[in-house]
Amino acid sequence: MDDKTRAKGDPGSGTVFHKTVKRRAYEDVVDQIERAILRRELKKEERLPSERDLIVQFGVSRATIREALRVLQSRGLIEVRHGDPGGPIVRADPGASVTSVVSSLFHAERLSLADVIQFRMVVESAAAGFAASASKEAVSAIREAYHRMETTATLEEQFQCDVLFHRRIAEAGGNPLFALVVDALHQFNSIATWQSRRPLDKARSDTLAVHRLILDAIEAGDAERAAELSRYHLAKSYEPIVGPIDRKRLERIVPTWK
Amino acid sequence: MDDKTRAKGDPGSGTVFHKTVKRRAYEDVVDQIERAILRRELKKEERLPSERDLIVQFGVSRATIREALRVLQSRGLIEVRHGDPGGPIVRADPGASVTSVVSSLFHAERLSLADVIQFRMVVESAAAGFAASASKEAVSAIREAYHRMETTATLEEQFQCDVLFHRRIAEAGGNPLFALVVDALHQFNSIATWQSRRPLDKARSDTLAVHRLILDAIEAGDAERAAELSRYHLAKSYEPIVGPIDRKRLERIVPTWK
DNA sequence: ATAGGCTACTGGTCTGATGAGTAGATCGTC
DNA sequence: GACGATCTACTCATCAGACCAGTAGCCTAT
Repeated sequence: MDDKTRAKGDPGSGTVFHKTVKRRAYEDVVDQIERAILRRELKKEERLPSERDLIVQFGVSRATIREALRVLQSRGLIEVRHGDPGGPIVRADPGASVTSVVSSLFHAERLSLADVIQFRMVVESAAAGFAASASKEAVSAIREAYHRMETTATLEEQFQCDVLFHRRIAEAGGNPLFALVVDALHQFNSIATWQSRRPLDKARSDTLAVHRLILDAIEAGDAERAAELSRYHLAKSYEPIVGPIDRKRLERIVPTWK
Repeated sequence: MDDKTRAKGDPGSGTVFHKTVKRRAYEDVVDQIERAILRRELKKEERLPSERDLIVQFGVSRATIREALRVLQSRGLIEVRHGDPGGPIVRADPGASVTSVVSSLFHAERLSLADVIQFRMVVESAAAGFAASASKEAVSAIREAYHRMETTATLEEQFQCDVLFHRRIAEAGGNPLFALVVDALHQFNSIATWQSRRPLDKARSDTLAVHRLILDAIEAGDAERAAELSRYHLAKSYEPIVGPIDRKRLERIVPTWK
């Protein structure tokens, strides 16, 4: 899709022609495979043919195939494992490429954890708000995730359910962008905080209580409250990381609820 | 940064060791160049050494270098032009990779234009809200963009200034994620709408007026109003595209202001 | 039954060659 | 001297073939 990325501009002036598109061989390969994955003709966990097979199917050299696979890998669409018979694995995780952008910016010290949390507060609270007017099925999917969280044993499990809960909320509104971004930033946060120390060993009951309240608000169709609680939840969870920096801003937004 | 993406999980259990990281040669090349670009040691429009030079500098083969360059290109960090002496050009546009994800989803019909607009409403209005409490310099940068828009002649120019205006707002809050996402989605929208027909030939005075109001709200420090106006602005601008689908939801959010 | 090695695949990297494109120098004409 | 066409020396794009390294399943020997 690099051609589309490049093909911007000049919507206004009167030129009828546009630059010749010189398609490169590897781009064609990328597009074909990408399309197949995004249209779900190739499903998750399925395998692509081996590089040697792709050579004959696409009629290009191995180097070309490999360049294409590298791009697809960097976009989170496939995973390539050295030596694995069976070929590249379809991952179909577009969020991965967003995660990688964010990671890079973070490691280049052009982005702080507080920035990420702030952004998550905006996006996740909006998602929660939309979820409040979502379909019955979507809401019950959220409830299901909540109940699963109630019965977790290990901390690891709890974390996974937490992610699932928020993911379901993001999906409820029906706008894939929310799920995409929430996913990506969750992934980033789990990596980033894991590399230092984890802040999530809060009392389990506390976390559960907040989630319960969010769920209640969504089920009651109270978008405003669902959004507010989401913000509060994030602020509270990442307090040790975000620190007092954003605190005053938050106090203004989040009512002193507890 | 793919290793980081992969290096998730197991934060809870008691294992001391973690999987051996098998670093691939091309990943090392990607990381080094990526770091240099994101740290701005390599600035925009600057050139990377030619592939043959990179071979000796990194001590790897050409194929490896090329795989790395492909990844960097797909992330919007560099541009490679066939035959250009002087080598790859540093673009440093992390938003490009986000744009490309969104484009792909869109073309796979898993994302509608309305979805994108909705997401933009959330993000841009939040950004406008934060801008209301931004530094004096940041606000005057916004004002500067507005005044430049007043004096545009061509439609093309006006469009550019419009983008700049919103970009400055996104930057004002100091959180790079807003600028990143706003940029990426603007880019996507300009591509997507350009491919059909452009909806932006509204009366110029109308657009200007709304922007003026947003600017006023920001300068007055009225976050709530700035956010609201941003939402309204988007809804109005993309009315012919979004259509009546989201209309009722918008009516609830946006006051009947005009 | 199972731990250990064997084997037939996989991807990772290298070498070296040829084709295609660009930008600037060179040259010939006016 | 100004100007356009050609030449040249680079660039990237792609290919072909080789070898190393890793994986998973089979297959022995215990």
